Amino acid sequence: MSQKISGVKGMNDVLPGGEVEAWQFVERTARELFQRYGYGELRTPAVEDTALFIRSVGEDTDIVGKEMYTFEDKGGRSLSLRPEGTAPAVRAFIEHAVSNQEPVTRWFYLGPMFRYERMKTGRYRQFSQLGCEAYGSRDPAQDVEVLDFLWQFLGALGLSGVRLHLNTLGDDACRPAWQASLVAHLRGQQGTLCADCQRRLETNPLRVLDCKSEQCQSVARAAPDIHGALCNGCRAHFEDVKRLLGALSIPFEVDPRLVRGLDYYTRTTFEFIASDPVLGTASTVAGGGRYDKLVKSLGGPDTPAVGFGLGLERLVLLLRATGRQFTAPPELFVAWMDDASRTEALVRISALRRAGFRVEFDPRGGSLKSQMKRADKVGARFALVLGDAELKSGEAQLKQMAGGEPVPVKLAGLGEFLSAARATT
RNA sequence: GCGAUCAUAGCUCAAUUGGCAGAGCACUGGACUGUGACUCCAGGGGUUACCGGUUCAAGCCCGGUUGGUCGCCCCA
Repeated sequence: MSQKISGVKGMNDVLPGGEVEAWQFVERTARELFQRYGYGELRTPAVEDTALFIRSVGEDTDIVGKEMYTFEDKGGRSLSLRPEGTAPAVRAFIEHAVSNQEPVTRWFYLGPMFRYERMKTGRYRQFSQLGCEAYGSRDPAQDVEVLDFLWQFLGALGLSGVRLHLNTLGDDACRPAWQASLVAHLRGQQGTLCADCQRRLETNPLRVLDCKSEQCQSVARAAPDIHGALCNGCRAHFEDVKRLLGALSIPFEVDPRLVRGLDYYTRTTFEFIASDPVLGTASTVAGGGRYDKLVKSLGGPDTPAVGFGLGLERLVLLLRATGRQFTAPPELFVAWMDDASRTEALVRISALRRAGFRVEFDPRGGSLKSQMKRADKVGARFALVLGDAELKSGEAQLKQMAGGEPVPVKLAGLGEFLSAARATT
């Protein structure tokens, strides 16, 4: 008995016919833009040693604590499907001793990530992330280059209504003292915190700051502000980031309660947040920041780094909500009448395709009417029919599907005609 | 991990107190000898998500499972 097999929960197919074309547009745009910024593409395996994520992302984060796809392979190793892209990139950076070969390394990656979560709008168990990693510079110019990329990228996609939220988390010199005073403040108000935040107080106290519940918000507002506790180095860094963003005319808002869920961030953190209702409550499109200690903590040289991760599903949702079309319909559709014209049609079609034109036909043949319906269905710009008369005269009536008089065209001159037509699109 | 809600043709959805499972779109063919869209006609398509129960009789009532959607948590 054959049983129906369906796809795995939370993991989706992307089909051609509008959907995959939107993805390709995003990917093309990203690759082209990264090339301009001097970032090379890094490809790492989907699976890593589980310990990599425990040590980088953090044992107490939700991502590692309950969302990883972890399994044991036949050799008894504990492996995990990657839940994010930074840790594998850093692993590769260290493993290939890249910093011995060049002082600055700038990589981007694009591929599937996996988190075992309950699904909702814009959140899936397999999702695609686009991200970058810039190693080797502590200069705020590097932070701002990353932000500038994202700003340009969203602009190139035609997405407006995405706002940049910016914050700093300090570093080893100032964060511990601030965090201690934060915890002390929260403990004083412990009774008024929601149940979740009571727990966060122990596991990840920074997250109390962006809790959405009313009472936690009021406690958070009265909490000691990181901006008042920054050491001189962190203060200067943050001021410089803001100044450089201003110089590039990139709008942003400082959000002192912006905290990220991964443990490795230092100094700059940011999120790009969309307001479009198609995302529901999944409004964060991209997030990232600086992680100056991560490379060293994973056993590499003391190397500062900045990067971001961006959710492609959410981006594609936004893009498709704009109603834009990304398909490239055929420029010419060829119909044939009989066996002799079928041969001629295939030869002509192949030649035009080799010359770079998008040409379609109905591989089933069939009545002329059905072939013309097909031409209409696939959105061809022009259509022509090959039969006895055309083979004899070497000329065909080229029909413009959108309307207008058919134009006689020599079969030998089809390429030239289509080239000219492209110019008038 | 918690909660709400839903599941009928490829898609969007109907089906009266439980009583023969339907329409639109899409697909195929024809009306129309070699020219699509508009119109008309016809046709193919279903174990009503799955498993069990109640009943003479279940798409409908009851229990469970799986999956979708939305919210909480968290994140991209």
